[in-house]
Amino acid sequence: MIDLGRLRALHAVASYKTVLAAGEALHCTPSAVSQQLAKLERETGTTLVEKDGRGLRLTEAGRLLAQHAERVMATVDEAEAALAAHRDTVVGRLTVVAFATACRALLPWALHKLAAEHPQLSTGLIEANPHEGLEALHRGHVDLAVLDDWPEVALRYPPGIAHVELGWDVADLIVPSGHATAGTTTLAQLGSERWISAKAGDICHEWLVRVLPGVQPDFHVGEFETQLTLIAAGLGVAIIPRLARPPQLPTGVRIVAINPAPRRRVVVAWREAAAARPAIKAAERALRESWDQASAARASRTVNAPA
Amino acid sequence: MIDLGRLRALHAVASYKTVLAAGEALHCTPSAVSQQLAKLERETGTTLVEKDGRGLRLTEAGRLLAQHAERVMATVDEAEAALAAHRDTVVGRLTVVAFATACRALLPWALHKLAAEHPQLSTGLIEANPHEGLEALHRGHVDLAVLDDWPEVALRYPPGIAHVELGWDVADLIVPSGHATAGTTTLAQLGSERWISAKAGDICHEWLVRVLPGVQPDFHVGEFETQLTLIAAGLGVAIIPRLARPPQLPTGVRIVAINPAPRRRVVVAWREAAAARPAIKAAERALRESWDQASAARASRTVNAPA
DNA sequence: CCGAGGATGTAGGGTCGCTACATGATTGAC
DNA sequence: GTCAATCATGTAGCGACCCTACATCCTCGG
Repeated sequence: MIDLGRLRALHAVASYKTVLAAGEALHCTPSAVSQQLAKLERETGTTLVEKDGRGLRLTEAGRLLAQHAERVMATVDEAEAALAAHRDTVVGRLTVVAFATACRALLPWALHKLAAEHPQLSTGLIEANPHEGLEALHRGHVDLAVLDDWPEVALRYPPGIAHVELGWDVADLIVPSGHATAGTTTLAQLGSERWISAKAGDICHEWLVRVLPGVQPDFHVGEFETQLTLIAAGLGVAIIPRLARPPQLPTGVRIVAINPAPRRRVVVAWREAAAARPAIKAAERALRESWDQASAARASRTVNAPA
Repeated sequence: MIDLGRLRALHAVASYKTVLAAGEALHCTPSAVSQQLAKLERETGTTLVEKDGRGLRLTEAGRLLAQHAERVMATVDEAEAALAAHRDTVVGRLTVVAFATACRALLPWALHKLAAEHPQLSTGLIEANPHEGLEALHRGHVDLAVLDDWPEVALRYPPGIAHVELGWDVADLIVPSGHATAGTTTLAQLGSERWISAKAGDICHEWLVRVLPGVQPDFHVGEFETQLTLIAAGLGVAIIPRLARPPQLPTGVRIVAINPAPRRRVVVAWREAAAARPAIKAAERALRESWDQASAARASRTVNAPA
């Protein structure tokens, strides 16, 4: 395979007519250019230049190869330009993993915005709990992870994974309307309730049994909406994060604030190796906007129609 | 400018999926491939590969650059192929310098044949005496020289110039029909003739004054046909090479053989540096055929209509 | 839990390419 | 005609680079 440096030397000589000028253009001595040409001739087994007075002249073969050298160099330039453009462009495929509530409350808007602003970006979404999400991210199966991180069962971020906090999601106790509880309570007072919780293995369930040792939930359902239905039926109580709470609570349930409020951090994480990728940054921005928007919507609901 | 070896490494990894296999394909160790990739990443400031389990996986940017690498390598291959084809093809421009008689007697047929057999070759012809021709060849103004080389004023071939003999061209004395000379003579007997010769500086003139010291030609004309006309007018005698003799001698002149016959070597010369060029070889072959044809034509004329 | 398989660091040696200088060749000017 | 300027090209030496060998780390499968 012909060496690129030699082609550059030949092309420079073809352009500047003299080894001296070519050397200046290539920022080296004429001797270096001459040696490159000699090696190119040896390697190709072709005479490329001929003496012409005190200068030199390209042979037919030399001109031919110089033309091709120009094409090669142009192709290399295209490659560099494409790479540089890629560096500044939101392109390619971006797969996001997110916990269930985020999939419903944050991702639709964020992914829609990404698609609208960056038509060259194709996106994908996978629902998974934070542990699975972090694993998938670490293994490179996904490019971005949206995780809920309960302080009491804090996630461990492997080295090479960067993460930032979108914000805190507070959780409240939801009880049947007729339940005998004040407007505010503490976790310690809740030991004897009948509990509705997520499925075993889910981080919300882990969290519950961690903060209320000894509690054995009787109902295990994955979706918070289903939990609310069960609560409305008077079967028990549950702790439901506000992000997961539907805009309109079903009738028959009541919100009880817990003090101190249980809360989870919502974070977005990516591989540090991919941190510079514009698609990653754009997605993080979109998620943050989506978060702010969801927070604002909750705030306005609280003002207009206090829970 | 991106290094070609690094692009080859990236492309091999893209093709073979693993650094190990890429190393085998490139006939080097996986460590070398890995280092090339690392350097390519450093030089481009882009992440090109990511870990994937115990193997690795190309990033978007890596795939992009690998595609361009394929194009670059294809372009380089084209250059090599074009050069290889050029090595075996009669193409380009071939300029020939020849002495006057050769321009008339050899070159038309030879150049016509070259053009017919090699449409991609464009030719040129310059008339010049052997000294000028050798100079032009040496300086690279022409690619091929057809020279007449009189042993008595032998040419000096500079180093780097190769030459082969086409054949010997014998010269005869041409005298007016009524001239008092036998059918054969010697140079020594011709000291007192009135001489018709080429212009001063021409090699034929140089040759004449060299072999007949003291002779001072009275007539100096460049073309042998004109010399024949002068001879027919009874103004003097001349020595005319057979190659220059027209098929039909004008009336009023007679051929006298000289013993030993004066003769000149007709040679074709080229720069050794260009010896491998197919166009040179083809032209030399064409000239030799042209020479043989001219010799055969003279021979048949001699048989059918003895001079 | 351990072994196989794969990537990637580190040290060392060999090659390659460049620089500086000298040489050869050619041109143009005085 | 001679001399100086210009240009290409050899040679020696030095530095950079690249590759190999070996060790290490990580991951996957039993």
